Order: sequence, then structure tokens, then C-alpha cells
Amino acid sequence: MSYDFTLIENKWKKAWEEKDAFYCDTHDFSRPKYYVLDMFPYPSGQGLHVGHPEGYTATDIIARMKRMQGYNVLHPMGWDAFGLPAEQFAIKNNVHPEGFTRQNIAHFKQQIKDLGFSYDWSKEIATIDPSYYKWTQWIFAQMLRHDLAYVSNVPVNYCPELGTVLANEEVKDGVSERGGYPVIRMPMRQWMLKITAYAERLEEDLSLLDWPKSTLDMQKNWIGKSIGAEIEFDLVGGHGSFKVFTTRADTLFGCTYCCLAPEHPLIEKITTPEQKEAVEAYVKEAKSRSDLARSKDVKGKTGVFTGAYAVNPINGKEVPVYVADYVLGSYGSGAVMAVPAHDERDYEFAKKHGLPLIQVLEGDISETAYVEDGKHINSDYADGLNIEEAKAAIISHLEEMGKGKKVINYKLRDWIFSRQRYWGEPIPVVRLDDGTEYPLPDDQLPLVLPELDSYEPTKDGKPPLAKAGEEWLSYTAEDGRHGQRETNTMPQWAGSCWYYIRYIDPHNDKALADKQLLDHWLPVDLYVGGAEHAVLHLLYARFWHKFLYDIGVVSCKEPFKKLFHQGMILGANGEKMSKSRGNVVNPDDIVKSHGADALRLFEMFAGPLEEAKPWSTTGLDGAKRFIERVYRLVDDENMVKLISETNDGSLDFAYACMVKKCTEDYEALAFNTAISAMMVFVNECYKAKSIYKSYLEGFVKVFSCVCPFVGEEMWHRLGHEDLITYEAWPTYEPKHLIIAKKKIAVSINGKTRDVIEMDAEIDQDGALKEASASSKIKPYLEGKTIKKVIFVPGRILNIVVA
RNA sequence: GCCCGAGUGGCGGAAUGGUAGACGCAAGGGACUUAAAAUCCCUCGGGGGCGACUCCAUACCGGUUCGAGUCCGGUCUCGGGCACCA
Repeated sequence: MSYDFTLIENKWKKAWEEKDAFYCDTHDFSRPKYYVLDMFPYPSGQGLHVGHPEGYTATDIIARMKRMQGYNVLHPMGWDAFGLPAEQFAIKNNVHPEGFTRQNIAHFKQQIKDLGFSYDWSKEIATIDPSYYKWTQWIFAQMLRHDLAYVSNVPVNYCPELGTVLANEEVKDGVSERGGYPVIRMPMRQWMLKITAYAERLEEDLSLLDWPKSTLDMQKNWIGKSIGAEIEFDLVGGHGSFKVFTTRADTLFGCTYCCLAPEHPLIEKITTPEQKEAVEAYVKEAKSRSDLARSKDVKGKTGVFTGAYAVNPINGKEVPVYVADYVLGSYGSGAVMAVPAHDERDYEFAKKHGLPLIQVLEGDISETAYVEDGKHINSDYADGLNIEEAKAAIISHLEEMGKGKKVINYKLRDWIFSRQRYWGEPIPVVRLDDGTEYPLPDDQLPLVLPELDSYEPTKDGKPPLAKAGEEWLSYTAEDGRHGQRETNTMPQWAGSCWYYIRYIDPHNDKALADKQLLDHWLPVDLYVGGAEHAVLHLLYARFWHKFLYDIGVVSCKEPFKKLFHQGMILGANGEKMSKSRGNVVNPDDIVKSHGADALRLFEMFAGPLEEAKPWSTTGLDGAKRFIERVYRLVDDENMVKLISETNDGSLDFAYACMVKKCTEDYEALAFNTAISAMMVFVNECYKAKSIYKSYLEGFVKVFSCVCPFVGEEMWHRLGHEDLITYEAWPTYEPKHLIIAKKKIAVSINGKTRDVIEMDAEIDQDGALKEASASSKIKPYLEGKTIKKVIFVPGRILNIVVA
């Protein structure tokens, strides 16, 4: 009977389900906990992609190993189910998006089960369940009560094609991240979350995390902490003052003009009548320009003179005030002091508009601004100082005058949190007739999405929920106050900000989750998902977690202790898989043709987990061939005969190596090398005269983490009634790793000239003696003097001669 | 432009500063078979030599070291992220 993967996989899939094999009793605190989490998928209409099983297999291997190591393992799965594609499907077919979404979830779930992942389905959640989004809404209401949510009429990224506003993070190069549609800037009433209030902690606590360096760097850059100074410039003629932000206060003596952003409130006031027309025209154009147009002419450096002058507080010099759109209204104070000699942008602007340069650091400024460190000149008391010294001197001088101080700025902006869509969590707020925003009391949550006749926005651009009818829209509070319900919904990110919390206690209707359980289970020990979420989801989730920490819901500062990004599975041609390239592989087909175990093994063996790896049909064949080779150990008559209850010692070394390597490599998520160690062991088994049964069992345990179906079948065939799931993780005798004879490389002046087998315990003199006797070494030593000998026990002997 | 990361056989990839190419894929040769598949054995970075051997080789240039794919400095190429953040 050869390897019939379909039979084996169906058999054990059924058995696991019947025995509820992967159920996790979260109340069992008697064993150490391990929480291993996947980024939950958006259940799209296309079903699972071969990219999904990569990360899922990685976490599944860890989950299975940890169970065998005696941990109480929480390994859940759920659905990030609100989202645009379902809404677009609903609009097109005029059906409710929920039906389509539920159908997709069912399909995903079946596909995931077919792949043998050991999820505890009793913990399953979907962000679209009212029992789930009740608590998403609750968190939002709490944020509103804590002044972290507010309404603002801000210039937003509006995407006409999608009919909604997007977060800064959702816009790339001036087009929507999803779909690539043009985005324009226009002012609109929006809900905002004050993520900026957490900027410092979001930056600082990155140091607590075991995350990929690239992701930490990306978050750091996104938060964009920058230490500098705020300096006040008075306007000539008593029109008040404005503040600028600079990280180069040391160059203040080199300031030759100032620049305001087109959005700056002072512009209207200070512009002289002669300049009025030009300034108004410039401001009007600058405001209407999209981000895309702005970013396209970075080189342009346009701007106009306002006619006003400001006083440089350090030396009383009057400098002209310009308005230019290279100054951003939303960063710092929306105004800068320009030092063209030492800032590239100011240099460009000054050259273009004929403004003077004052050099305050030694260096060449004939072609470009000089931005390196150096000695200050033309700077009065700061002459001769370097950048850091000059900064300190000038800032403290400004402080004395009351004209400046040290400040910290962040690039991070508040999060635009409302969307003009139907298929999202309704924002649980009523705008009372007196204009206040009233969060719904807890007992009125969840606020369930109302049924509508159609799902597109209204003709006059209002969100779909505006069509819900007066009965839903009109609201009267218990105290008689009246208002209108909010018709915006939350962005897709909302539900994914806290789902890892809900898995711990998914059916709780009194709280997000029981506090005692949260304290026990958080933080997540290992979180695996795509690098595309390096800033968006992972920053938002950290923000919400910190808020929940502040209001006492959770007791740890960070949600995800260790993070890992799996690399992409590329098409066989090395390009990204996509329908248009025609290189998409469907996992269902592979399960049918090669089996789930082969798919899992192939994806883990193809290369390092974090690297992008091309799909390979022959590689998949190879994976299946290895499984067959493993399976023959318990299936092929001649091999079965070799299995022995007594140990002849022939596999001691190979077994110890395999267990050690696999345990360490699994822990490090280095599955490709762990699998190669298993291959080496299996090759040894084929060479051995007998196979010690207990070694074979240990191997099957390790192997079953990657290939659970065939692993379970082999375990059964080895005579076990119980599932392999909770068997103890294999150990080995450390002494089996010690070998008596080792091959020592002998080199002369660093070049290997011979490899000699020596006693492992041999010392330098002994090794030198053996090496000198070698016919390959002798010629190199004749007539030479040995100047130095380097000996690394068990590895190398290097003889330096001259 | 700035910030990360990566460049190793025909291919995917291994190598605590210590025998470069583990393990696998592909290819070639052989065994078994009426035949095929499967399986098993052998070869498999490049040059030179009948051969024992020998020289070259981890993108490129330099450095540190007894010894560098690995550490340091510079260059090039590719991938990812940010992008007028003062």
C-alpha cells in the first residue's frame, strides 16, 4: 500500500474534528501559556492563495511543537471581514454584503481545514459579528470619552472613485493604495483619532519588541521624531509674530528669509496690498493642487513674496517673508526660517528667487548647500563651535530672550477614522442638536448596521447610511436630548486593532474579555504576517493597545512580543503572483495533486521563511518524494522489518543531531534547515541495519509538525491509539553528540593542505605531531621554520611557516 | 535624495571568523524491469593535468586577521520602505 495522501488526510482531518484535538482551555493556568497568532485574512472571493499557507504553516509548526513541549497553546483563527470588495460586490449585484462575506468565510475555513492547521475553532471570530463589533464600538466610545476621538473639518484625502476618504497611510504617491485611484485633497467633516498623543510612547516602546529591524525602522520613520527648536520671529510693523520649527538652530545667523505654508493663517493679515493679488492666486492654486501634483514637481520650489518682513531675534536683522508650498502646513508650525547656505531646499528656492546667502559654517557652497558638520563663522558668539555646541549656545540665548525653546516634533498625524461606506462598523455616536458628539451608552451597543435598499453613497455625496431613514437616524437620549446618528463608518483597520484580545475570551458579553484571562494570556508570544502591515495595522493596533492599557483593560504595554514576516511566494517565473501574469497557483489544486502535507513541506523547505521564494513544481514533487520516503519507513515491508525495540547504537549520533537541530531551528523559525536535518536523518535510517523504534517515534513527532497528516498516520501505524498532538517532545542524550574521531583540517599559512582524522580530544602538540607526519604536509614544512601554530580543537590546525 | 535588506553552482539554498557549496531540484551515467513508472547506486562550480594533484572561485575594489562568504571602509546592481517633515 503506497502513500495515499487523500485517504490519509481525510481520515485524520475527521479524527481531529471528532476529538476536538486542538481545543485550548484558556482557564487552565496550570501549564505555561503560549499564544501564537496569524494575521487573520480578509475573506476575499478568490479564496485562499498559496501565500496564505506559508505563514500559517510556520505558526502551526510552532503551535504543534509547543503543545508537545507542555505549553497550553492558544492558536486561533478568524476573519477580518469588513471591507471594500464585499461592498462593491453588494453595490453591483444589489445584495447585502454579508451574504457574500459569509460565503467567502465558509470557503476559506474549508480550505484552511484541508491544510491541516491546528486551530482551535471554538475561538473563531469575525469582525462583522455584532457580538464582536459591539466591543470595537465600545473602544471607540471610550476613546471619545477620553478626548482621543474628535470631529474635524480637515483637508482629507478624498478618493472620488472609491467615494470615500482615506487615511494618510492608505495613500501612496497620490493615489489610493487599494485600486490605485486618484486622490484629491479637500476639506471634509471627519472623525479623527488622536494617535499623535501616543507618538512618544509608540516610538519609545519599540525598544521592548523582538521585531524585524526593518519594521522597527519603518515605524520609527513613520512616527518621525525630531528634536529641534521653536523660534519666534516678530513681524515688522507690529503685526504680531509667528513661530518656526528648526532642527538647525545653530544656523540662525544664516537666515535670510522666512517661509510660510500656503495654509498659514497669518498670510491674509500680513500680505501688503501690492502683493495681495499674487499671493492670493498662489495660495488658491497651492491649496487645490493634489498631493500627486505636489510631489511631481519637488524640484519646482515655487513661492511668492508677501511684502512683509520679520525680525531675526538673534541679530535684529529684517528678513522678507515668503509663502511657498515646499513648507507644509501640517508639520511643525507651518513656517520655517530659511538658511539657504545650509539647507538644500532653501538653497534651491533662494537661487530661483534671487535671495541672498549667508554662510555660517565653513565649507563649499558654490554648487549646493553645505549640510555637514563643521566650524561656525559669521555667527558672533557661536563662531568656532560645531553644530551641537552652536545649537546649545543659540537655544539657551533664545530662551533667555523668551524668543525660543527646545521642542520635539513628530511626522505622525492624527488618524482619519471615518469612511463614507456601508460595510464597516457604525460609529456609535449621535450628534446632538446642540452640536455635541454623544457616545452611545454601553447598554445601547452594539449599534447594528441598518438594512438598506442599496449601498452606494447618496447622490449629494453623503455616506450610504444617510439613506437609513428617519427612524434609524433620529435619536432621543434617555434624558430627552435629541440628535442625529453618525452616518460614517469605521475604516477596515478598526476590527483588526484588537482581535488578538477577543480570541482569548470570544464569547464574553460583559467585557472585551475577562481581565484575569487577559493578564494571563497577553502579550501574544509570536505574531506572523506579511510585511505589508509593517506600519498600518501594526501601528494602529499598538496605539489601541496602549489606550486599553491606560484605561486598565490590559496590563502589558505592547500587544505583540515577537513578530515575524513571511516572504512572498512568487510565481514560477519569479514574478509576483497575479491573475494578469497568469502565474497564480491555487492551493486546492495542490492539495488534490500532491496533498496538503507536500504543500506545507515544500513551502517550508523552499528557503528562509522571511525571504521571497518562487513557486516550483519540481520542488513540490521533491517534497512529496521525501514524504513517500519517510512513509516507507513504516509502510514498506523491508523497512518495517528494520524497526527494532532495541537500540544498536548506529543512529545515536544522527538522531541526536536531528533532534537538536530541529528543536533549535523550529524555535528560530528556520524551517528550511530543520527539514534538511530531517532529510539527513532519514538518509541515515536507510543506511542503518536496524532502526530503533523510539528514535523513529521521536522523528515522527518532529516531522508531524510540518506534515501533520502523514505524521499522525505513521504514529498510528507505530501502534499508538492516542493522537500525536500531546505526546512529549523528543529529547536526546547529549553524550551521543560527542564523537571520538574528528576530521581536522590542516592548513599551512591559512591554505588547507590536508584533512586528517584525529582523536577529538587531541591537544595542539598531538595534532601538530600527527600533521607533521602527513605526506601532504611534510613538503611544506621542509626547510621552513614554524613561526606560529593556531589550533581550534575539533576543527582546524593552522601552521604558519616562513 | 534618505533609511533598511540582499548579491554564493544550471536552479532553491547551507555554512558560531575555521575543510565554501549541507539538504533538495534539474541534468548525465548505471542497476532492477519484457518495457515504463517507482526505487537504488555513481557523477555533477570553473580551468589545467593520463594521474597523484594543482590553480581559480561567494557582485567589485581595498583593509583587519594565522585564516574572511562571514568583520571594517568604498563602489556597483537588485529588492523593500519613506519622500520638500525644515
